[in-house]
Amino acid sequence: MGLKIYSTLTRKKEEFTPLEPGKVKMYVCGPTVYAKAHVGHGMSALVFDVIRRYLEYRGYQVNHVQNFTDVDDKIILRAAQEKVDPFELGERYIHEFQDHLQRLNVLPATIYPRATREMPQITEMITELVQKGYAYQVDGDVYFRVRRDPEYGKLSGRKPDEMESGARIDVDPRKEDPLDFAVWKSARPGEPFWDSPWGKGRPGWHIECSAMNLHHLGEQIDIHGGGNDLIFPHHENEIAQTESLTGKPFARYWVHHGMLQLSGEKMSKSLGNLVSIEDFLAGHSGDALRFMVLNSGYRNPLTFTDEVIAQAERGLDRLRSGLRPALPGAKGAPHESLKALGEQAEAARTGFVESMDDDFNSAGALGNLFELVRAINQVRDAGATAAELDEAQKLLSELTGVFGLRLEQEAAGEHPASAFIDLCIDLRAELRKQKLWALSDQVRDRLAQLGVILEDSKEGTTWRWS
RNA sequence: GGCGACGUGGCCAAGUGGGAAGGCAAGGGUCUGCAAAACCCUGAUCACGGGUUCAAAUCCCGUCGUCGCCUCCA
Repeated sequence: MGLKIYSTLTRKKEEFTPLEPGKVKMYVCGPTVYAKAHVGHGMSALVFDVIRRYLEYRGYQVNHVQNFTDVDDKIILRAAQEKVDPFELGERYIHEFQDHLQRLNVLPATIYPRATREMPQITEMITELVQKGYAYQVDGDVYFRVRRDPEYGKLSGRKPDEMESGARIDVDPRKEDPLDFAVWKSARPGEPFWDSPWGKGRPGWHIECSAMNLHHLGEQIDIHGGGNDLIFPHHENEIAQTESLTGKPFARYWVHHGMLQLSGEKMSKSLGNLVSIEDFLAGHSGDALRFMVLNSGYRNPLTFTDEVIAQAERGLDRLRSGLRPALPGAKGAPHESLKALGEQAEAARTGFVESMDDDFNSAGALGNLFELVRAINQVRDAGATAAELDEAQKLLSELTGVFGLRLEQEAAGEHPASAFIDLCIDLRAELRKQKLWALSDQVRDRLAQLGVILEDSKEGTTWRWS
C-alpha cells in the first residue's frame, strides 16, 4: 500500500509516483503581498507544510517552491494610497509573512521566488509563446490565445464554448476573444515597469508562476498546490501556458485545499472579514491553528469559530497529557498492561501511516494519536515507570512531530523558578498535613494565578505550567 | 444562470456497500480534605423522499439547505 493523492485534474485519488524516485518537486502558490496575511493564508501554508512533512517522513526529498506575487495591480494601488514604493510595500509584507510562517512552525520552503526577480525568465517565456502563436501582441499588451489550446478547461471542467455566454462585463475590444488573458501588461505612467520586446510593462499574474516553475523545477513537476479558489482561472491558465510551450503534462498531481470559513463565509480580502495571523497569534498558539487544520480534511472547508479554536486548545492539552512523566513513586505496571501498550503503539503507528497515505487524511491519523494517548495514560495510571512509558511516548512525540506540532511546555524541572515552586509545594504539604485547608488552597490558587498548576496524588504533588 | 463541493450525536470531525473512529462539551462514577488531572461508564434511525442491492451514511434519481468558482483572492 502506498501513498494516494487526490488530484483535481482527474477528480480521483491517484497512486503517488514521483517523476524521479525518492524526490518530489512541489510548487505552491503563495500570496500576493499587498496586505497583512490572514488566517486563511496560514491555513494554506499549514496544509502544505503537513503534506511536505509527511512526504519527508515517508523518505522523499522534497524540493518545495513557494512564490510571492510581489508586483500586481493591487500592490500598485495600495502603494499609491499609502504613498510608498510598491517594492518596499511588498518587501514589508513578505518579511512579515515569513515571520508568521516561522511562528506557525512552517518549515521554510526550499526557495521563495518572486515575480520581480524572474523577469528574464518571464519575458523569455512570453517571447516563445508569441513565436509559437500561442500569444499575440496588441499595442504594449500581450494576450494568451485561449482558443489555440484545445485542452483549455481540463482542470476546472469548463469548456470555452460554454463560458462565453454569461460572463465578462467589460470585454477589451482589442482582444481576439473575450477568454484571452493577459500575460504582459503595458505600464501606465507612474507604474513600475520592466523593459520588454513589447515595451515597458509588467507580467500578468499567471505567467509568473509558469515561468518560475520552469526555471526552478523544470518542465514537469509532481505536485502543484494552492487554494481551490485558484483552480480557475489561475491554475487553468498556468497549465495552458506551460503545456502549450512544453507539450508535456505540467503537474502530475493538482492539490487544492478548501477555504477557511468564518461564520459561514469564506474569509477574503474583498469581503473584508479578515482575521489576521497576527491577531490570531496574539491570543493563541500556532499549534492551535495547526490542530484545526489537522482535525479536518484539507479539501473541505475549515470551520473557524471561537468555539472551534477553544476545542483545538483543549485537544492540544489532551495530546500533551500523553507526554507527562510517570507518577511519582511509580513501581512498574503489570506485564499485561505493558504488553497492551506495546500493541497499541504499534497499531497507532500503522493507523497513522494508513490514514496519511490515504490522501493525507490527517483527521483520521489524529484519531490514532488520541488512542495512543489514552493507552499511555492508562498504563501510567497503572503505575508504569518512566522507562516503561518511554517507547510509546517517543512514538507520540515522533508522530506529533510529523504533524509539525510542538506541544511546547516547559519541562517542570528545568525552569529557574522550579526550586521556589518546589519550596511552595513542600510548605503546602506541611499545611495539608496539619489540615489547614484554607491556607493550602490559597497557595494553590496563588500559584495558579502565576501559571503553575498543582496536582495532588497519593504519592505527592506534581506541577506543570498552565 | 453555468460549473463544482458539501450536509454524520450539543460543537468539530473520520469513515464512501456488510461492526457509525477520534476530539471538545455534558452527565454519572473511581481517586481526592476539596480541586485539578488521569481513568471507567453514558448518547447518532448518518438533511429529507424515492430507487438499486441479500446488505447503503456509503451507489443512482429527486427535493431542501449551506458553501465555493465563473471578477482580484490561500
